Amino acid sequence: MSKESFRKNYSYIFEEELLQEIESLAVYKEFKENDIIIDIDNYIVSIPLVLEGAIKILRQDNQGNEIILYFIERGDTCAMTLSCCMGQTKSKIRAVAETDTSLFMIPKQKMKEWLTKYNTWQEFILQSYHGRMQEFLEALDTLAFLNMDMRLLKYLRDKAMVIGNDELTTTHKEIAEDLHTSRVVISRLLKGLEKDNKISLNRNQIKVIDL
DNA sequence: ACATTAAGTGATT
DNA sequence: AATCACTTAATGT
Repeated sequence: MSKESFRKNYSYIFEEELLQEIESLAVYKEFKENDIIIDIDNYIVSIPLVLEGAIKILRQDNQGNEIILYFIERGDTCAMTLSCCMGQTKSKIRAVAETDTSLFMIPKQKMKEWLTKYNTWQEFILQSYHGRMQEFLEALDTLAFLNMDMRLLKYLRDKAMVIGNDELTTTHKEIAEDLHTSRVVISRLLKGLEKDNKISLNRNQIKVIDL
């Protein structure tokens, strides 16, 4: 089962030789929704390749406040983990399974080796960094200009995308915690979006109509 | 019927 | 945008 979904998501990215090497070395793992995959201060010994499902990456400050950085989905890896891997440091982020998730863990020595050995691997890692860098810049913009409505829109879009469903089962409180704002603010912004017919609201459920 | 939790709203800073 | 105080609505026991 793990092998098939790996092939399905990665066979167009990597060459045959690398695919086989990953299959022989990677450790297969499964997580249930809301399981913590990597926590703050965990030592990073391997990096994940997402096979099925989606993961939410959170940043936590010294006071224990959390804020969402980004989602990763199948066919992707986590740039922050790569970064920790290269620097031999403890994890600066928490990774939580957004849906039931399965993944391959690649030992970090291999991940370094492959950078020179396989062109497609290097390309993959660089692409991942590139994509995330773009997102960080966007995130910085919205934070700098305090555009909570923009951040919320992006959050809803991303969430609907990673779970592959436009009916989100969540509460305003949860969203507020992810975006590090208050529940009241989220409720008001969501109400506004509902008025513009972009979403419809029910208890514990938000349906995305047009974002 | 009652308690609990989610969501809506006006007023204030 | 955040916070407070309060109301209303939905859901569980």
